[in-house]
Amino acid sequence: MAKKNQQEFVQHITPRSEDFSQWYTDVVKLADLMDYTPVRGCMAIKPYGYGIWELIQKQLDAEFKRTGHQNVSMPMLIPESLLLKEADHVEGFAPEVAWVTQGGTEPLAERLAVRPTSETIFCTMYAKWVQSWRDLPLKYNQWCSVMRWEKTTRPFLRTAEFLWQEGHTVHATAEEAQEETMQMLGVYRDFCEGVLAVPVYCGQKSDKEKFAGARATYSVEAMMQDGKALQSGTSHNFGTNFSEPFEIKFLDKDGTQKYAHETSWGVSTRLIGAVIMTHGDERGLKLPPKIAPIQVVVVPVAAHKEGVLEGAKAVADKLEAAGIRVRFDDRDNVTPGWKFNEWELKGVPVRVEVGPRDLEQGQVMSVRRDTYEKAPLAIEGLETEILAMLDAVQSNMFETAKAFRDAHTADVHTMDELGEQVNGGYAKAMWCGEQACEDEIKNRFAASSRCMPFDQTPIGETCVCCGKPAHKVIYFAKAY
RNA sequence: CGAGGUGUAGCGCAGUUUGGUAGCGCGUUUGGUUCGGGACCAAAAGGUCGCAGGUUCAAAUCCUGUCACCUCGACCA
Repeated sequence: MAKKNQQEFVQHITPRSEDFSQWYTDVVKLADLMDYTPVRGCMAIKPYGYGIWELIQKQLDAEFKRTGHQNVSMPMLIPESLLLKEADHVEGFAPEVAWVTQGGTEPLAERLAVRPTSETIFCTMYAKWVQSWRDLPLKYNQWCSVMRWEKTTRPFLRTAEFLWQEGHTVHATAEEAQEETMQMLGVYRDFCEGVLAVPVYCGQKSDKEKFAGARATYSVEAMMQDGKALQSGTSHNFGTNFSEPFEIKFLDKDGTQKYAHETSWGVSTRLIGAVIMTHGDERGLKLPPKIAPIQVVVVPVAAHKEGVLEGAKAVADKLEAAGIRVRFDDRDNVTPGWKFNEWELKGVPVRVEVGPRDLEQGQVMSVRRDTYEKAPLAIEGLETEILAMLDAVQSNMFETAKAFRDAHTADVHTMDELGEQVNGGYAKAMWCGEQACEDEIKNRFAASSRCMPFDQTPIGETCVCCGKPAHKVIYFAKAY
């Protein structure tokens, strides 16, 4: 927490330029998104933060439904024997599993894992539900929380328990599974860019970075304003890696038994962290309108004067009737200036000030959170203007973030260039495909490979690390 | 889990070196004046000093242990 300084306009938030991590922590707390709890690494998400999550859920869920998925609910507890069935999977997750060992007063015969992810329980059920090619595909999703006993935690970015969705699908053919994997990656990309206004690089993970148990993992990678990468969503093609140990088999049209092909994909409350660190500024949170619980705040000015409160209320009602999420801030114990700062801290995209002079002239004063631009608007037809302004804020936030991302991405051809570039952004490089080179880069620069973009147009001929012939284009960055 | 840091009123902090009645600012409550970018005056309430042991006539302060959070690493959505 920054020391209070009466001279400074922003008193509470540690300057972003001074200490990005502390700035993030301050914003998360001061914007009232969450609070710490007595449970190690587990946060309480407060109404304003949960409101953001609800808007994310609502819009993503609609996309899942549109692409033919249905929601289900699986148990939170997974018997140890199920978790052990896929070797890579258990090896990847075992270190961070929390265990239930006792039921009531009796020790359990077999301990139960608090799910760190639900592949194993889904697969177990799928083995019962899939018999024939007619049963396929199965395209299910669940919204739930999972638990991973992380060593160090940070609000929204890495918590021991977190909210997410996990889609798990079963298909008859490898082609269909790959199509599904790519389709859902596309859903995530479109959602991040179109709804969260967070530009992302999409591509395939290296073997070192892929999901435990996956044949192939694809991800959407965002860039935070300190130049670090945040993996924001993943989509996995399992092939038959899980269907074989779990015996998910079906009788195909040709009369033979075949193993099914599976996928899984997920995004979490980490997306909220991505939004904060992509868009926030010195005054606090900056929310894209599509996920802002409050899109417009109406602040009466000189509210004690005749007719002001009523006039401002009418403006708020008018906007609300147009389907805009509006807060009418008629608190009488804080001044308008205080409210301006508070709503900016909380990232409300548009503020509408209504004072006596405005009402006389049949207008209001609008202020955009993204540009601080002030503009008088006529009350007549205001809702149309505000809706257009919200669209403008949404697209401007994306364009600004994209320009930042592009300006902090560069091609590199030597290790020196790479080391320099990952200090404040993404390095695009050629890579030979050997994990030894990834390890070397990790050791020297604390940077990891993020993904191999689908556009594989070469930018060189040799590996940035070992100098041997290289055919893969890949991004490296320091990551959260 | 390794290194470092911080736990004192709702929030932010001082006090700890050198043990001796618990302090400040903001916020809160009440009344009044204010109101176009974090208003002002007056009065009031609010704390077993993270927790547990120990040393001492006496511990926020010294010792031991422990927990939580923050930062940086290693590991991960």
